[in-house]
Amino acid sequence: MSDRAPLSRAEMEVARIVWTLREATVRQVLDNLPETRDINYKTVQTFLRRLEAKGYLVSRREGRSLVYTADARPKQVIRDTVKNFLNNLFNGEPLPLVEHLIRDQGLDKNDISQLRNLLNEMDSGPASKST
Amino acid sequence: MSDRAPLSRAEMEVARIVWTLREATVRQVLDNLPETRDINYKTVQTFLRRLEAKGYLVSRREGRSLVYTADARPKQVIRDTVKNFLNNLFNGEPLPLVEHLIRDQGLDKNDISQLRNLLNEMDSGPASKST
DNA sequence: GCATACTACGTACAGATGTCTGTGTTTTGA
DNA sequence: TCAAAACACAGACATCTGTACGTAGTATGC
Repeated sequence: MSDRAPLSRAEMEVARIVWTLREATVRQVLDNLPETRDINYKTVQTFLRRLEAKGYLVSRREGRSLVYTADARPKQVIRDTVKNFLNNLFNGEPLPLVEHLIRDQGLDKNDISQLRNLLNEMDSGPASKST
Repeated sequence: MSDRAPLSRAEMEVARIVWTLREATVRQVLDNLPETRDINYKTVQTFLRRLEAKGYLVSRREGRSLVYTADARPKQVIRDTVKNFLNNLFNGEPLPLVEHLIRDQGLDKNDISQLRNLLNEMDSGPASKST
């Protein structure tokens, strides 16, 4: 569990775009936001700056632009975020959340069969977990 | 999806205690917080007041105390909260979160077999989803 | 060669959040 | 019977968050 300040909702949105693109300028992030997300260039800039300040991204100069890349490992950030959420809402227990997702959150027949496959895979596979 | 202002982390913590106890005074909430949670009576009071203002709880007078009970349906609140989280982190798709939970978030063998049972149950059961 | 566009960087600012203080009233135990 | 304890109710306040503006430098189109 890292000691970085947690990501806010909007910061997470921006960070995820950078992770997906592997690296991105302010403009590239802006261009990769959903159409429906009406947001200013300056605002994105602020989020990227804050993400760097919090230690999630680093920037390098390229020409007159800044290019941002991940500093913290996305996978780990997601894991921490999920764990946090789990603590807040489900006493830290993953199974009840899984149950909730299956019962109440729109998993369809197809998802369920995929899930079953995953479970089988877990049985045969290594199935070790790191922390 | 309700139009109530969303619950903050600390508000959720308090609301969940009220839900669990079915009804609670400020002091009861305080007493039911984890030992490790060092927090002031007045602070809890503030959260309960805000929860009422946001429409999640109602209070009634009982003697000189206020007793808080749920106003919004806890189940629905949880559902909305999870849905929100899903949007932020997993593009709104529940399956990837389930996968993440299974792979990376400490589901053990026992959980997995329980899960398998649940899946079977879903097949035979009604398995419709409401909104 | 200059107006227009794009960028960085610092700053601003309102609303949400976590935390608690202040004041006044009621209850209670010595 | 009177101080201490428990409450309610209102307000305070620093920090975080979402959003953006202003200034100034660099590039580009015509």
